[in-house]
Order: sequence, then structure tokens, then C-alpha cells
Amino acid sequence: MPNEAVTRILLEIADLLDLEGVKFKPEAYRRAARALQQSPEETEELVRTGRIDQVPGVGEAISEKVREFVKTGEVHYLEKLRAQWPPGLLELMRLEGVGPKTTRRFYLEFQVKGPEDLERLIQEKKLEGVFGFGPRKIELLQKALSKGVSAAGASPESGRTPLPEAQQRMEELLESLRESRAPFEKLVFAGSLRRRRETVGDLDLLATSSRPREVMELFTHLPQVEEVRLSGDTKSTVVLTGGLQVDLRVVPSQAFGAALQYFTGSKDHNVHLRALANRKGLSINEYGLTRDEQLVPAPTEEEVYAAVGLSWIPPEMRENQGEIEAAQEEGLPAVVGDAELKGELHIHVPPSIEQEDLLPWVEELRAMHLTYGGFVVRASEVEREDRTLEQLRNALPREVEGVRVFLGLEVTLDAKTRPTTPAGADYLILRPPEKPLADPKESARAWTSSPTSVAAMLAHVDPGSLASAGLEWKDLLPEEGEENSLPLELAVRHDVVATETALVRGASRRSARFVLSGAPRSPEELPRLLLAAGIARRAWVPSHQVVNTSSEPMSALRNPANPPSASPKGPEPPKRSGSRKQDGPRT
DNA sequence: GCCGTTTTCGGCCCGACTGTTTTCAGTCG
Ligand SMILES: Nc1nc2c(ncn2[C@H]2C[C@H](O)[C@@H](COP(=O)(O)OP(=O)(O)OP(=O)(O)O)O2)c(=O)[nH]1
Ligand SMILES: [Mg+2]
Ligand SMILES: [Mg+2]
Repeated sequence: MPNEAVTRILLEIADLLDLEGVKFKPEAYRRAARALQQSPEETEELVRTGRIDQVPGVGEAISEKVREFVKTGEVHYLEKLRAQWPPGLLELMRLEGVGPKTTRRFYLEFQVKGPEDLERLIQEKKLEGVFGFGPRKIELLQKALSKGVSAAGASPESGRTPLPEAQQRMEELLESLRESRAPFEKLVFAGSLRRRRETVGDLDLLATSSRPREVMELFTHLPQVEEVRLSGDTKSTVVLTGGLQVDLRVVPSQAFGAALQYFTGSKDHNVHLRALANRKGLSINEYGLTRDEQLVPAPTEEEVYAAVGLSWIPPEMRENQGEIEAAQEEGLPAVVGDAELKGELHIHVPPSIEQEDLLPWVEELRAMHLTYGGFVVRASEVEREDRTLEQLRNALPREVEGVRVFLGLEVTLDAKTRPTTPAGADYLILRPPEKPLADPKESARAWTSSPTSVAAMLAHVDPGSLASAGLEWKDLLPEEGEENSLPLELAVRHDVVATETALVRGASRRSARFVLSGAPRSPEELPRLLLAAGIARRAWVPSHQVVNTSSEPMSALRNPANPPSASPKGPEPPKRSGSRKQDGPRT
């Protein structure tokens, strides 16, 4: 994460201000931290160019502290707060069910400076009979202490689950709940998973039902549920075996739209939207819209947004990063919709592949309504084969059951040149070398600015691979105004989102083009392509900058972005009725 | 501390669940 250091500073200030008991300021610091975390530009760059206070939620005071941090590596204000409150208090505050108010009391009334002190206090029965601490609360404190706390200063990303794994867990959970015969009508996922964040903190589920008690009962008794944190008529929180937390909200069906809007978030998006509604004399909650004391249910998300004069906003863009202002002016970019994707271009196969091996892939491509597959062999492996690349190409059909078959060759780049396409290959997958380059910037320029007479894309541009070559993401981007750039791969692998949204968003603004890929290892993993589409939407990438929305991908890989052909069909809001399944990959 | 389509000062999103406090505070989503 690029802005991690400054984010941690601001979050620590927020926690300490919470201990002080001040209102609004802690949230202001957290809001600013969350905004910087998502910024497509690095803090240093924003400071250097004097644009730091343009970040939403960053005003004069926070700008000044960020500038100080960039300059000196310290923030005096934070040091002052640290001197007031022992560091162990921040650990205490992270205990389950323990917040700033409780922590403050422990410190001021009992001189408790950290978890060990609290443990002793409870052992010595000093909390018994104290106002506000009944037997149940003491029991819960003990339980929380025994579970331990995450160390203070841990990365904000730690303890979160990578998107592809979270999606997998969610599919399994949905399956279990359906099998449980719980009496719900709709059941969908929400939260950061629906927003396709690179990592998710927990799984958020929304159901509609007229019998919420029974739904909750079955949910909290699923076999994979290890612990029930809390459970009421409309909301339950459980922990699955393995430690993943799941929140379930159950609402009446006429509240589905409002509830889905609420539960999809993000929090900052919700707060902004609700404040906007208030200025228009409305109030929004998870059940609907209130005007003149009258609650009007909202069956669809579109109705919620329309009530405050906005068009529907794709979930992935709901991060309070300017999308609300854009939706007010009908100015949301035409981001790529799932249905616009025409193929997958990064299907790794062994060079020994034969025609019949393509069939399971083709079957799944067809099921996803895709019209081509790009099968990729490594140059190093082809060399060891008896068969030449040309013979391989000739052994494979150009089309199977209406699905076009392309052959890609994966080539590791060397310092200077961009290779031409050898006979047999339809296109090249270029990857950075694994050893550090002598002059990375010069090499990057050579690769990305060569005339694009060959169909090629630059893959394996994850932070790790770039670092081993000594490359930086920004070296790969088109020059200002350059149209003719080498497309970059945006991949969601089985284990991780390989490219960061913030970086992609920055690149997209400079007209970089992208090839979306789910890096499938087997046909069942092809639907992961849709997660890559979600990441592209998070980064506000317009469809016309996505190579695999083109029905002629080889010319798209060669040429600058073709102007969008027909009227592009972007993402669509969920339908009001019908039993259509929620969009989403199965992997 | 931030911010504005009635405001540059005065508000700041809104609700569920729990334990304990007899009427609600704290924490969390
Ligand atoms: N209006 C409002 N909605 C909230 C608030 N906190 C959370 N929500 C909504 C929006 C969130 O996306 C949704 C789920 O909450 P989570 O804590 O699970 O957050 P989210 O899934 O966005 O991120 P995560 O990856 O779980 O950390 O609930 C809040 O303070 N106010
Ligand atoms: Mg969540
Ligand atoms: Mg949650």
C-alpha cells in the first residue's frame, strides 16, 4: 500500500483523540486516512505539487500534519498525544467490545496501562461491584483478553482476506444457507466484497424475509459457524471456523433496495449520501426514505439514489472518491460492465496442448458468453519441445464451437528491446525480467514506446515482479497525451489481486489501456475474470480502455484504443424482481 | 477537523444489539 505510513499516523491520532473524548475530530482524521489510502497518487507527490488538501476530507490542519510527516518523518501533534496516553491503551481499545470510553475509564480510574494490567485487575477482583461492570461484562473482558489482541501499529491490511478467497468463502456460505432451507426470499452479498475491495475485513450478507427469527436461527447454527458474537431479529454476527467474521442483516422485502444500498457502503459513501439527503429535506436509513415523517420503502437501489437526484452508482465506485458529485452531474464515466467482456487472454497452458484439451475451456468460455480465449505458452517451455511454435499453432483450430482460439507466447523482456512476434504466435505476453535491470527507466521506455506493430501486452506487473526488476509502476505508463501505449494486464489471481486499484486509477487517467484477466489455472476458474472487471470499475476505467471488450482483440492489442463502437452497455443495477442470481464469479 | 446549490460558523448519518444504568451508554455495522 503506497500511503500506508501516513495512514497509520492519522489513524493513531484518531484513536488517541478518541481517548481524549473529543467529538468529530477522530472521525475527521479517520476519514482523511481512508481517503489518502485510496489516493491514486502518493502522498509525497501530492505534497510536492501542493494538492494534498484537494483530497476529500483533508483540510488545512491535516494537510499541515501530512506535510510535516513527509518532511521530517514525525508529527509533533502525535508525539504530544503519545506522551499523554500509554501505548498499551491502544491495544486495550482493540479488544473486542472495548472502545475508547471503557479504555479511558480503565486508565483514569485504575491506572491500567495495557492488557496485562487489566488482566491483573480482573484476577484481583477489583472490577467487581464497580459501576458499569456487571458479571457478564467482566466475563466478556476475560474472554477478549484470552483471545489476545493484534499488536498496536499493525498494518491496516493485516487480518484481512484477499478478494478471491473471500469470494470463494462467500459462495460456500450462500450454498450452505440455501441448503439450510432458511425462509428468505432474496439472499445477496454486500459490504466490501460487493465493492470488490482487494481485501475484505469480513463477509456481509443481506437477506429479505418475513420470518427473520427463523433465518437467524438457521444462520447461527450452520456447521461452519464457530462462534455467535451477537444475534438479534434483524442482525447477527458470527465467526466461521478459520476466523472469518460474517454479518447477516435481514429486512422486509420492500426495504431491499435501501438495505442493499446501506450494507454495500462504503461507510464514507453512506455518510456523504445521507448528509446530501438531509440537505434536501430527506433522511435515508436501511429501510427507505423519510420525508415529512413519512417512511417510504425503497425496493431498489436506484430509487434511493434517484430520491437525492443521483443516477445509480456501480458498487465498486462507492468509495466517496468523487462518485457522488459525478453522479449528480450525470458525469460518471462509462466504466466496463461484466457483459461487455468478450474474452480471456491469459490462459496458461503447457506447450504439449492438443485440440481436445481446449474443449473444457471452450465450454466454460461459452457458458460465460465469451467469444474468444487466448491460450498462452511460455517461450522457455516451447524451446524444450520437439514441436515448433508454428506446428503448435497449426495443431490448434482457429475456432471451436464459435469461440475463437488465439495463441499467445509469453516472453521475458530483456533490457533494451521489445521482441517481434515469432511465426506461429498470434500475440505476445511480455513480462519484466526477474533480475534487476541496469537502467529500468530506460528499459521501460524502450518497451512501452516502440511502434505497436506487434500485438502485445505487458503482464506480471504486480508490485513484487516490478520490484525484482527494479521497475516502478509509473515507468510503464503512457506519456501525457500519448494514445499509443502498450496495454497493461490487470489480473486477479487465485490468491491475490495483482494490481492495486489506486495505481490502476492513476494509470487510467493517463489513458493507459488494460487487459483484464482472472489468471485461470483451470476452466472452473475462468469466472474470476469478473473480479478483474470489478477492480477495473473501482479504478474508474472506461470500457474503451479495456482491450478485452473488443471483439477484435488482436488489432486492439496492436492499436490504440478504438473509439467505442456502438453505445457501450455499462454495469447495470440489480433487477427489482425475478430470481436472477447475483452477478459474480464462482471462484 | 472539515465543509457549504439556504451557511465561512454550526452543524456533523443513522440504527441494531448488549449489559446494566431504571431510561441509556457504549460499541459496532
Ligand atoms: N450509514 C452507515 N453505514 C455503515 C457504517 N459502518 C458500516 N456501514 C455499512 C457500510 C459498510 O460497507 C457495511 C458493512 O460494514 P463493514 O464494517 O463490514 O465494512 P466494509 O464491508 O465496507 O469493509 P470491511 O472490508 O468489512 O472492513 O455497513 C456507519 O457508520 N454508517
Ligand atoms: Mg465488511
Ligand atoms: Mg461487516
